[in-house]
Amino acid sequence: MPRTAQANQRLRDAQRAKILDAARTVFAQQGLAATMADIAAAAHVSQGLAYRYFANKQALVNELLEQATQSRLAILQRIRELPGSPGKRLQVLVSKSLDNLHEHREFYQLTVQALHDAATPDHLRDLLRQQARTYHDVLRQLIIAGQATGEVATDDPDQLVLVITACLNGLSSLAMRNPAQFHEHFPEAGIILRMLKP
Amino acid sequence: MPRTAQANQRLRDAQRAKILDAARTVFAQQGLAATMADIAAAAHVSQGLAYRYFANKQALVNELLEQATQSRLAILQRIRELPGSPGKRLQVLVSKSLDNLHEHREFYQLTVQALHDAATPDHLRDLLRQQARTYHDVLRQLIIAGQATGEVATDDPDQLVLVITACLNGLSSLAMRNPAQFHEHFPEAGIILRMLKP
Amino acid sequence: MPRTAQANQRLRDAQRAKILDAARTVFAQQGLAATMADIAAAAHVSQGLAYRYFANKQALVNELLEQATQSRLAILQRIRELPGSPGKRLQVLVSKSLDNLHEHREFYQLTVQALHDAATPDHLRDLLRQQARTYHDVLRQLIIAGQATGEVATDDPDQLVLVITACLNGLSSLAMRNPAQFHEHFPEAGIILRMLKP
Amino acid sequence: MPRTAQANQRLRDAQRAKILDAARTVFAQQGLAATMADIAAAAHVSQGLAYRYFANKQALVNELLEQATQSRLAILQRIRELPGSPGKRLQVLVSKSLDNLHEHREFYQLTVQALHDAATPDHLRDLLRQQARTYHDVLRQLIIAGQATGEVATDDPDQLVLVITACLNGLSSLAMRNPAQFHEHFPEAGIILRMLKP
DNA sequence: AATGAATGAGTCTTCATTCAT
DNA sequence: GATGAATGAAGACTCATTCAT
Repeated sequence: MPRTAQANQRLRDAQRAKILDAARTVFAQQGLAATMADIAAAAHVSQGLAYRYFANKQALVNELLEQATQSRLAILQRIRELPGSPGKRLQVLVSKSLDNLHEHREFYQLTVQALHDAATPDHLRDLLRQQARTYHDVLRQLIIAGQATGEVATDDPDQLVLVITACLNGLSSLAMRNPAQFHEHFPEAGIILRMLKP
Repeated sequence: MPRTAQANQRLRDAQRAKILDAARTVFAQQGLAATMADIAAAAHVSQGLAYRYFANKQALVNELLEQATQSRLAILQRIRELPGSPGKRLQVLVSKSLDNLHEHREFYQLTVQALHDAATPDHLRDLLRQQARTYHDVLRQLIIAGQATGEVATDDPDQLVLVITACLNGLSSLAMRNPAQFHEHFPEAGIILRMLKP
Repeated sequence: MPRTAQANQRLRDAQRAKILDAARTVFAQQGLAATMADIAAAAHVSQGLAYRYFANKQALVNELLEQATQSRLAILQRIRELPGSPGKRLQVLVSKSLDNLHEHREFYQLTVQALHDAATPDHLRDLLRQQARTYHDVLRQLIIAGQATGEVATDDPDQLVLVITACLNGLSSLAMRNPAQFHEHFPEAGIILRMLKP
Repeated sequence: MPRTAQANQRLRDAQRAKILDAARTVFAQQGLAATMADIAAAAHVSQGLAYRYFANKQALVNELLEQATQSRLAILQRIRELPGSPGKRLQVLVSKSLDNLHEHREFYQLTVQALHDAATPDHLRDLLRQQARTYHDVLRQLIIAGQATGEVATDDPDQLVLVITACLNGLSSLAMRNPAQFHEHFPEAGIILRMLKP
């Protein structure tokens, strides 16, 4: 007697998630050059099985990247709708970004690697870039608005955007490279926000 | 009539440098997964020749990494000997770091990649880490000293170090990922230094 | 209440036939490289089930090949017992062969492929060859007899056998490669028999 | 001191030919399922080297197929320009086809297999089909012309074309399957041409 | 009896590295 | 000193076959 369709589906979902989780961790630790054998081993699964769930290595990466983009959409959505002065909203944006970064370090790491990897398909590269651009635009507009209200320093807004972005990116790199330091000394949003202070 | 030993040596040095330059550029652009064929082609040299000058791919990478560490030692050296208040010296450190980053972006990029790459031998990883630690220590001491003189904010000094480091690292990543943005909006040291402002 | 043994047997026979039919079609269309997954899908059956009925892929192929040889035995049997002059019997042989070919094209196709496939076990290859040889011998004897009665041309009988055989084989290949042409212009036996005309 | 460019080119040409020859033989014997390892071994060459000369297995197959089509163009070219009555020209066509078949059996075999193989790229399949069609058309026109002059039997010309084609195809299959029989009893063109006799 | 998830051996392909010239 | 042909050890991927349910 075969398993019920429902039981099968549950099993499949679990396995799929198990493989994705393993892949996320392994890729974050070893880079995108990690082998399917590594991932399968980390998921306690045969290499062949990984291919039952994902057509190929790139598909696995893509899936992770899409999860990553999803995890970031929320912040942007929320910040757009947030009330308050530009300065206040910048506080929330940076603060939430830090939280998100902390929670999804592996996704950030993966994203950085994918952007550097020649094998990343163009549509995903574009998607990632576009998302970065959306973040960039929101940040830039808030900064300009904040400058108008006097809440933000009157430097070149593009430089300010660049520095904030770099800071967050750099933190995500550090998160992987030196998790202990990252955990123990995870910075207050306030420090970063001082860069914007007039 | 054979070449003089001197001429030979000059030739060898030139070839070696040519290969290293090509490798630096190619690795920075394509990541450490770039092939020896890519590098040899970029150096306008046969693949075999690269192996006359470097025992293997890793040796080539190592050489580049060592060049990279050399290019950073100077800053540390100078800052240690620099007169002036901690605040003033922090200014110089960050400012010089930015300049260095700008000038040697490929080295920074390489370093980041090497730290992420599982193939990087432990001794090099340690070397890189140790250098980072030296930088980290100098920065930390200046910050603590600056807090004593009231020139630096009284946050957790480790957090301050972390954020400054992240910021510089993030900038080097951006330099590769988006050279145009990096060039056009290369930030003033002053903006970053504001994070340390009391 | 369990099914009766009889009902069970009927079910088993039906399943077995269903799988064999699917396999015959799929192999004929895609060649012996067709996968067990393809066959199971074509039979609307799980992959596992196919293995309940056939020990492995080769067993499935073998079964089909044996069916194929069976379908040809009848002709040979009949022709041996047929009365009439050699020329008359040759007519019947070629005519029946064409009919058989038309009706069992998939079997013929399979046979051709199996003979080309390195995986075909020797005993089956021998079986197929032996059957071909039986056909060959009957044909050859009839041709020689026909030459004696003046009903068949006085060429080298082996050449005549070869050409007739080639013609029938070629038709079976065409049947798969170009079914439309095969159907619309299926040749009269008379045309082929002209090769034997004195 | 490196080899001269000329010597290198000669070496490359020789190796390429060696691999192609090995591939032709191995594919003809084992079918297109033969492995690159088999081919490399037959060419007394490492597997990696085969990939220096051919991008992948399919490229190797394609090259052989193109050689095969080239080897057939000559016949068609010649027959078009041939003087004489349709009957006479048919004689030459069939006779030359037999010679060609004899000389290039492996190519014919390969062609047949490629047409059956799902991996054959469409453009090549079309090329092969088109060439078959060209042959088909020439043959058909000559047959119709021959019927007009009374040199060819008044059967359905499409059936005649089909049978001649089948006969030649069948011979090429036999050539692989049973080279001894094929060699010893290679048929006279006259026997086949009798199918066209009025 | 039946399912389909799971496995692992085998194949294609790439690339660091060696070697003959 | 220099070349580029050649090798072989991985790594991605497929598929016949087994197994838990």
